[in-house]
Amino acid sequence: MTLLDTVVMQGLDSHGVLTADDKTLLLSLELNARRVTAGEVLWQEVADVDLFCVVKEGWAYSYRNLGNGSMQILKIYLPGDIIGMRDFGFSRRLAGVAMINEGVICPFSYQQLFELFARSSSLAAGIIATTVRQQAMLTERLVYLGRYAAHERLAHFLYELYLRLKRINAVEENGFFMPLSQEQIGDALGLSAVHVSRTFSMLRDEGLVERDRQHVVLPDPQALARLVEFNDTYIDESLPPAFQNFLSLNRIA
Amino acid sequence: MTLLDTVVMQGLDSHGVLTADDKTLLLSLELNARRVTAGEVLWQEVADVDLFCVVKEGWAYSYRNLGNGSMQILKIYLPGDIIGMRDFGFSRRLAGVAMINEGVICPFSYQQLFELFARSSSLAAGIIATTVRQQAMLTERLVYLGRYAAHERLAHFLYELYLRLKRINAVEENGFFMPLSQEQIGDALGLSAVHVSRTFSMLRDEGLVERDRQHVVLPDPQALARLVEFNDTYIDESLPPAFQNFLSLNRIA
DNA sequence: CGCCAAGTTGAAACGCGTCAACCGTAGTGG
DNA sequence: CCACTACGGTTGACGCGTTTCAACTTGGCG
Repeated sequence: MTLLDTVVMQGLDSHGVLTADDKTLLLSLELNARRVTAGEVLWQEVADVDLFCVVKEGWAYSYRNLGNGSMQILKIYLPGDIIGMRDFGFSRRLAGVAMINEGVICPFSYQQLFELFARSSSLAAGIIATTVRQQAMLTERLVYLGRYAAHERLAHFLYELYLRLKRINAVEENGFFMPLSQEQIGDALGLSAVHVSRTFSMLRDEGLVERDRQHVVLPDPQALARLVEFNDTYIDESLPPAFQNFLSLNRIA
Repeated sequence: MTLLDTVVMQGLDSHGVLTADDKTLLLSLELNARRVTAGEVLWQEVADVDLFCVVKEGWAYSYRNLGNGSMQILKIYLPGDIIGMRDFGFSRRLAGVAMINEGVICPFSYQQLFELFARSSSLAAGIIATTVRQQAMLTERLVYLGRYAAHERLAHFLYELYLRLKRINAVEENGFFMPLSQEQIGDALGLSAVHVSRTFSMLRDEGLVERDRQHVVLPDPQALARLVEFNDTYIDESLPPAFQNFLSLNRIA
């Protein structure tokens, strides 16, 4: 998975907005590959903001450790995602990031990002739009934490993962690999690990979710989507036409 | 309150990053003032994304209406805030926005924003950083919704408002005007209106919050800050040095 | 004066957290 | 190869925080 494969960038590319130079520039963010182990901490909260990362393989998550001893997981990162843009414009990290399983990441610097912004307004717009989309996912979880019950939160969480994984061809016959422990899922959804277990059983009994260790199957994804009233614009949509027009014009100027 | 008064822009200005042209450009976003009534809906969910707004007077909020009949309030906007950047890069609104009390707003178009981006990378960076800061506040609420009890959520909410209002000189003797109903507060914090009432009583009994109708006093703001372990970097911080350096260099080039 | 929205208070129900015991599986070392 | 251990997951009992429903109060406003 490269950044060129993301919805936004593909959208820009298919409309001829990206030049060959743009593409090399974008790929230059992914030159520095590094293998990382399961559980490895990429950075802690309050660390200096020095770099960002593209995930090539494996899953990661951003988190906050709270004073009351619990943890809130903010976001799950999958291959192709950019990590760290949350901290763009801050001097200190607002959240820690750690790997869930082993994988490969490509770190790049503040400097590199600035250069990219300066050299291609199309890429700048694309990266900003990607960042906004990530935050839209966060907003969606905020809504679920505020106003929905455990089974709806879990169903929504799984369906969102399903959609994101499908986009990167990591779904086979409605099933996918999910390396998260139930404790981690609880930390993401604001639930206890015990209740996550019960909720899984509940969804299984209703025929909505099958699970065997780290393998999850959604026998009827549409039924799940209806249950959680899933609005997939925030996850699947490419840039709007007006946006692309502007970028095309700007490229010529 | 103008955009030039925001923490980020003031930071840029005081470091000499903003030119006179930049300032006129920024102020040009606020030429179109319009008076709006209490409760007026600026736009609905799923409406086309055509414009953004600067709030000059009054409070506004963004919200989602949910299938189960409840509402989740995402963010409270105060004078000087930009509304709508959440939808940047989408063709349809992800959330509705309405006024809480009467006020004045200044709408500006996608087009205007693009022009501003094209003509001043400093302003572009400033607006992006402002947007990222708004998202950081959302993230903070996500954490509170996930892992904290009602009294902590309310305390955090009030203290954040207190800090934001202080920045725009809307706090006198630790007290401020707050036009929100308890139902709206509940919709923001994921609580029922009834429980918000009980929680206010609780905080009052502990001497942390006094309230008379729409006037709130925090007798001991520091005590509140300790209770919620408030981390104010996400709200008060200006752009990091490295960022400003880049902008200064870029301006000359 | 009377109406209506907003806030308060009480009682009961319920969802979820917590604690604890137990189970299955994978990994480890003898 | 097989015990031993550690970890993640499951299940039950119980308590607590929050919701819900309902009755009542208060203040603002036509």
